[in-house]
Amino acid sequence: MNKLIIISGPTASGKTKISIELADKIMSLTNKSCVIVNFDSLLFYKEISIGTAKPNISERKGIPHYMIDIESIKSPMNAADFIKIGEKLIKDLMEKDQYVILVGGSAFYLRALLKGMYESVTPSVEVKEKIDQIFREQGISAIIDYLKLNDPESLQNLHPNDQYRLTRAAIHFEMTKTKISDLKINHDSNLPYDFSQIIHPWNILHIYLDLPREQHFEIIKNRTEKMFKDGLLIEIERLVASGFTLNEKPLGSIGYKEAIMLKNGHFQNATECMERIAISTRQLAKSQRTFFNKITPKMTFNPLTDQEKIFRCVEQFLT
RNA sequence: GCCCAGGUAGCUCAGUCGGUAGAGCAAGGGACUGAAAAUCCCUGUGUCGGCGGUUCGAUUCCGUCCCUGGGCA
Repeated sequence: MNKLIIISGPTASGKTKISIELADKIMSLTNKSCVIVNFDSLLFYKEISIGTAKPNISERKGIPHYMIDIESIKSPMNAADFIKIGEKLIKDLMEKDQYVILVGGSAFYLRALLKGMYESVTPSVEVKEKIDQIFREQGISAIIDYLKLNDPESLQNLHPNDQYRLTRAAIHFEMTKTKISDLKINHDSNLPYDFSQIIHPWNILHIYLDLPREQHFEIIKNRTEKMFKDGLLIEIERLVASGFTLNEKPLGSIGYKEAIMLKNGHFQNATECMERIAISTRQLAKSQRTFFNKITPKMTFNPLTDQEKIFRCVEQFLT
């Protein structure tokens, strides 16, 4: 078994629903088990559910879901952590002759899993502190000077305001005495957006879900309201009661960030807060589209109207 | 009815001592390897409320009308 089905798409495009229905179909079609592996970067965290639109147990309809609730918001994961766990998991599932549906919207994580990440050591606390200190005391121009000397190619790719990536390039050089730009050039020669060739012996079918903007905006608006009705604010209160500071990185994401601002009096009322969440969600969807647009090959479907087409497409892939 | 304060970009507003205007947000586009629901970049023509007047020239000054707040009767 090396067949892997990917269901991707922007946030609130119906991936969860389609994937669960699809898993069901696949099981009755093939008489083998079928599981779902998540690649949404916020479903990893066990303490946050309502604002991440995580499917609850009854919504999962008995389909096993992996890569959900595997970490605490106290220790955020990154793409490298994700692929380390994900690669092994998928390999094991395939060895057990189970069909895997990879479902999510974090294109960067998906790409990391399928195309690999280049080796850049995790920065040591000392080096990170050293570079951070240079930045704090002398500003970004000192970092730029450092890169001019050591990795001028990185400067060509990066805007002077992109402090995060400039600092990272500097940390990489300080750690390894090699240029991160060399790794990027090398990696780019492997066509990072071309999923017809991946680093694993998997046969993939990439199903991408998207729908017309007006309809999508309506769904986003309704989903945001539902999050409030389902107790987003209560979930946050529970986190406070359990001793979380609300400064945990994953709580800076859409929904939580704004709901915490509402609690702190930054909005007139809940309606204003919900509007802000809906806007941020639409912007997220847009940037997810931008990333997925570059990824090929993929089969694009409208989740509202193409369910039959999706099932037929998968059936063809499996037989 | 009278007196104030306003009417400028989709929204909130700045500004032009008279030479046809600019910020934030929104919107659109893009980038993106250990933060990725994050982070970063690019894109601003709009009868400057309507109509008159003064002026070489008015969104800016004057008159008048309309609209929105607030106050007084």
